[in-house]
Amino acid sequence: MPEQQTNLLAPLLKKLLMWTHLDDSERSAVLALPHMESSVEKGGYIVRDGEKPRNSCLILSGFACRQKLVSDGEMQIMSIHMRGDFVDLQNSMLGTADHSVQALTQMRVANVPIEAVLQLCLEYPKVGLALWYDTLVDAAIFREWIVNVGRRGARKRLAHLLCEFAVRLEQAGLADKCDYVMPMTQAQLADCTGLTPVHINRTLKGLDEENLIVRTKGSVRIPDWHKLAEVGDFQSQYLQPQQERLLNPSHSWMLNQV
Amino acid sequence: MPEQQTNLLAPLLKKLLMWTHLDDSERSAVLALPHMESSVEKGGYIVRDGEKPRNSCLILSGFACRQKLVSDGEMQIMSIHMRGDFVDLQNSMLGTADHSVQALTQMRVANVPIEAVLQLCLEYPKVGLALWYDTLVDAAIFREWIVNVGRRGARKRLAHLLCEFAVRLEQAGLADKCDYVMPMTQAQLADCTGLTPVHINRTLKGLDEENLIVRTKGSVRIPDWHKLAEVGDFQSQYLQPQQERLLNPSHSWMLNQV
DNA sequence: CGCCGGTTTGAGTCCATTCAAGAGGAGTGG
DNA sequence: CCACTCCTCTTGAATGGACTCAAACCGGCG
Repeated sequence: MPEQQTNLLAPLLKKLLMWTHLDDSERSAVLALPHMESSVEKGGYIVRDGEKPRNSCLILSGFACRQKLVSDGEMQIMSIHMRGDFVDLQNSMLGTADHSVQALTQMRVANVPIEAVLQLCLEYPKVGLALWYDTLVDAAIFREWIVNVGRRGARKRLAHLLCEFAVRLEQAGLADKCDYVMPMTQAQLADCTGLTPVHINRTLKGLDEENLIVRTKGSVRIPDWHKLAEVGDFQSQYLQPQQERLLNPSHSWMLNQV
Repeated sequence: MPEQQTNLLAPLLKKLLMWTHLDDSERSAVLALPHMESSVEKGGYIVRDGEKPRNSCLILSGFACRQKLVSDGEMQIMSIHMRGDFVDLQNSMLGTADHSVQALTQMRVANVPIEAVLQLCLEYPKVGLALWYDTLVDAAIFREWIVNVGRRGARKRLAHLLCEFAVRLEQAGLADKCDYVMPMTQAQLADCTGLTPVHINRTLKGLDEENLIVRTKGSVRIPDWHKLAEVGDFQSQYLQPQQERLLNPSHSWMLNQV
């Protein structure tokens, strides 16, 4: 396999190494996954609700979201994804997609056949644990979003969402936590928060007037992180869990492996 | 290990076998997991937000919920769990709990040390996949709840929730889909749906008056399943995924295992 | 220039909330 | 056995936050 292709999967390995330690053979097994690069235009679908995806898709650049339509045609966005996210592991593992994954911007992605992923997990169980772990972090984000749309008013809801973006963008090495380019329109923010575009607009304006954010041409600046986090009731731990049991290879239960 | 204790984990094995095929050695490895039975009184906590749980907990009887409190003291419930659910695999895998798990009723549970679960996953990767799969189904439910609280009005929201209970209770062999005992108070239903207890009460009354449900002393009867599912925009697939790649051991990629 | 997608603003409406009070049951203690 | 408390459920009236409908604005682009 050409060197160039191997490098494509580097963001995936990097993310897995955030969750656990992997030895050389495990690392190269990850990088050796078969994959095919492709690009998706803005608004295009990576998977559609109801399909049976055969690939899982690593995001190399651009942004995507998980979304679902309800009977009256309204949309709910359930999560946002960016470089390094192995999006759609969820759908492809489950067999039939229960939601769509759509490109918010022009994207480059690497498609990995799901069979190869499963094979990898069987041969290298620790890699399997790391991938599992990755989907558990996704689940933690889902839970946080349930709380957000369920029990916070528009102001807090939006503040929380802006904080989550900030931390995740910084985590992915794509932006400064306190100054980033918003990859979404106000209508899409509305679909994230369960509000209407009009009300997002007014709420955004309110946050701006309070100096909690400064909006300038598609980007958001956060003058006082602590204040916005306070308003949004935002704690970042759920995005950056530290699992010492997985991370630290010196623990006894892990020593008697291999 | 005494025969009686081995049987305690049977509901877990049963659930895993819904997701995938396991051979004899894998099955007995699951049943051989160390565990300790205990009971939790109504309102008691299995894990509290912020703790570092050392066990994962299999529900033997009774009901529990995942919940989180927001800054103003309001609660959001994120999921309901029942017999056979290996609840808190989420929290214990992630190291530090990002939410609480609370007993809705008196419960009997079997506690399994998380280290033993990890060990099992490393020795029997297919069991690891099955457990992973189980948490992915949980994640699918989370996504559905985001849509529910985000984009459906009170009537649809409640109808959807009642449908989900119905299917899951039947799936767990605990009740008839169209006639079951509601394990929650109206205040707790409110915390599931992001509404107020008062409005749950009125909405419930409305569903009753429309003959979509019949309420009788703590239990719910559904005269016309199809109608209620229609109102609640409810599709049950997300609860009963069929993963032929995992289920069917005859597929080529699985044959060259072992 | 004129179109188009996205943003902004206003006015009126409605769904769900808040506040408040009463009714029904289960459990406890005198 | 009744009085008492506690919890849940129920109902009414008033309030309010978010929605709907509608129009205007703005920058980018063919």
